[in-house]
Amino acid sequence: MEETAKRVTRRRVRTRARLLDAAFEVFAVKGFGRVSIEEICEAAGYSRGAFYSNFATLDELFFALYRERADLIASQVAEALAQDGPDLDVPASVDRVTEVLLLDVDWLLVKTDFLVHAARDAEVARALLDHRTRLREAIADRLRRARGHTALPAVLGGVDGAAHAVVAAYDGVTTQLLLDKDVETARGWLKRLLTALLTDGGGTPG
Amino acid sequence: MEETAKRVTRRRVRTRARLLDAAFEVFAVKGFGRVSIEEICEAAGYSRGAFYSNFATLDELFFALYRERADLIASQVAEALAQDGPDLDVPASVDRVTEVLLLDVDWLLVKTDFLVHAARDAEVARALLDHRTRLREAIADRLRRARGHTALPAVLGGVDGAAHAVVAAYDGVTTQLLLDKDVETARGWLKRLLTALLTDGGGTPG
DNA sequence: TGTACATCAGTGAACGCGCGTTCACTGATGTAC
DNA sequence: TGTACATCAGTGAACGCGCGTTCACTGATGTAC
Repeated sequence: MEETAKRVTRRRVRTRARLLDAAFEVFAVKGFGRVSIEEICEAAGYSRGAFYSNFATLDELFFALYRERADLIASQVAEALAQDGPDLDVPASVDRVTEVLLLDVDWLLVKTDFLVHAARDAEVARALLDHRTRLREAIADRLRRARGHTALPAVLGGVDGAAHAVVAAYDGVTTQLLLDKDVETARGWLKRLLTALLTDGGGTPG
Repeated sequence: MEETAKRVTRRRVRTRARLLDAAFEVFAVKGFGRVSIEEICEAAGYSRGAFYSNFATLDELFFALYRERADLIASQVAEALAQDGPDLDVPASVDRVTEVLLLDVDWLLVKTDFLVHAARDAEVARALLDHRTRLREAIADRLRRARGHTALPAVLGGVDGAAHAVVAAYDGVTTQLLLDKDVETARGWLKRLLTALLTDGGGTPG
């Protein structure tokens, strides 16, 4: 019975989850580089010993936090992409995906902290690259299923290139959003970029 | 005579410059969040007092460092954009700008640290946004001068939109580059993205 | 279901290090003549 | 150009705080009967 197995760790699971949630909020406000273990414990309502009972280092907690949230976003994107039938409705898909990707500025903040962290640690970078690859492949699959219905710009080199471009547009818009904190404008930009990248010629200027 | 005025601070100027240079290298390797004032002084060959004689806080040094390097890059981009005659040669310009923007991975690392820093401090964010605005306007000016020679995708909403898109593409490619550290591939992607964004339809897939 | 017992998650005090910050000092740099 | 003097940039020792890390402990949780 897994019921029994679960019971053994029930307390730990709760503590761990609370520490992670508190860490997310503290990271979002102050940035990973300026947060102490003590602050997280305080925010979560535990003593520092509780932290060491669940994690070896702050990096380890950060890593766990990233995985958890990244998986959540990945599944939300997959869901948004699955909502069309077999045919791809580009504008509708773009709208839905844009909505999910630019939903939570706190997540973008923490994610960027994690990027900076990963940029100096090859192992961490691999985890982040894996996550990006999963996202990118979900997008490529979606585009592939819609082949013939949409004409992609040839410069991008097919479906994989287009998926790559989508991720790059997301990252680019994220950067601007982190600075001006204007989610609505960011969504507008992302939609325009994705439209420009996923359709072959959006018209001609007047 | 400015000669005299210069002489008064000559020593300071040198010390300041050395501290900034050392800081750049240390930041690039370890990341802003993991660097102590002591490490920078040691790398620069000074005692900690020298730091306090030139900067009030580590943030202040970081800010000064960012300004210095950002201005350098901005002028290099301006130069790259000015090399064409009155007519814009899109592929050639894209090549030159791409070369400059993705020249120095260490700079991209430090710049992203700074982004993360700015994302939590409105005043710092303003400085970064100003710098981005200057870049964007230089690009928009260039595109404007070439009007009629190139057809931009209409979705982007004219020259300003296209300039915005160029910056977003740069940021997006930077993110990927920080993770895989593959400059050549990043350059290739950036060129393709810029081409897709700056030309109205790059052909049709086979 | 109730009781005795074992385990282990989280406590909180204690330790000590790293490092930010200060400051009395010295010797380098520039000025006056 | 040389010398006496003033200033001030950078020194390095000292102080102390914040916080990472440890550990003997307690009381919460789960097991056995």
